[in-house]
Amino acid sequence: MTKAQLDEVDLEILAALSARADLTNKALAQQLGLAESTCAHRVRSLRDRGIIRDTRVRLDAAALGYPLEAIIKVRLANHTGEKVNALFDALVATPQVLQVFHVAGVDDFLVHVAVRDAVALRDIVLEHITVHPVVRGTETQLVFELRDGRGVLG
Amino acid sequence: MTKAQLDEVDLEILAALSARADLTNKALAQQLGLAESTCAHRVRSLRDRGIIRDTRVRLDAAALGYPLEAIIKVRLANHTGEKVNALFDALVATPQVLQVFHVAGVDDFLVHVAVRDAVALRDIVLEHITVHPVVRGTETQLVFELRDGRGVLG
DNA sequence: TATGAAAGAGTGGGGCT
DNA sequence: AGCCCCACTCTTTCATA
Repeated sequence: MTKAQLDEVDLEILAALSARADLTNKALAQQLGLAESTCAHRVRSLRDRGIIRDTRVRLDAAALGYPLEAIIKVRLANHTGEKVNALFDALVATPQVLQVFHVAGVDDFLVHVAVRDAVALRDIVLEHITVHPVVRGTETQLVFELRDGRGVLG
Repeated sequence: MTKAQLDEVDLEILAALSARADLTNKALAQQLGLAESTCAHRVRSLRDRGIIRDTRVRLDAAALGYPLEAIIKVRLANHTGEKVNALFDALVATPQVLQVFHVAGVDDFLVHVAVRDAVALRDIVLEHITVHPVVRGTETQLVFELRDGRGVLG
């Protein structure tokens, strides 16, 4: 386990970048009252230590023609490790899949998808999920709205 | 509905930035065989049109001291619009909440949280969720692993 | 470790095709 | 639209404390 050694400045950097990932190093340095080089070193260190994992763009799925989002709950018939991992891989590799949660409890996977319409949703369930023999059943919930929370620094 | 008018080049830009959000404009232009200014204009247009919503950093919650993630399913007693929205707002504003799905179906909300330990998880459920009278019940599932899918362009 | 300054790299606007 | 050029800004390295 990475025992993160984070001081106040590191946390401020993380908070600032969480709010605006596209902040320039210069602006970030000014905002925190650091020299630009110092700030750059800090940020690089946070990346190197894996505390900042990566930077991602968020696309508007609806604008791209995939206005329907859903969570598909997947329950398995049995839970041998190998089969579970194989299914996990298959789910992640399925087109239109945004994220896959492998969970403990009533369900085994929660699959978040964005699709063109209800037909495409059905096709994913039938052709990419229930085709696997290890899948006992699925239950689909339409996503009305997805909002981000305050995050881990909140 | 934003009827997005996207040509081949736009899609290539989106694919490239989905893979590496921190690609410089210069590198992106070279990769696609465009002039740098042309490429910059394209990217700006995609942002202005909202197709690229924003850029975000992903933090390692575990490294920050929040190694336990869970999905809390929330079911409501009744569904008057006003109360539902108020609860949505409250959930999003709760510390340690990463995302909140408002869904249609068996559950009403799926709340994705990252916490320090089981005690903190219990505290969220008891102090931030079941305190709301409109909440009939919750069911918590531990997240073993969360993986990204191929996304909307997959 | 943090800093300032200078070299190097990247960005974005104007005029043109 | 797209492209080239150029002035500008930002990043990064390095010597120094």
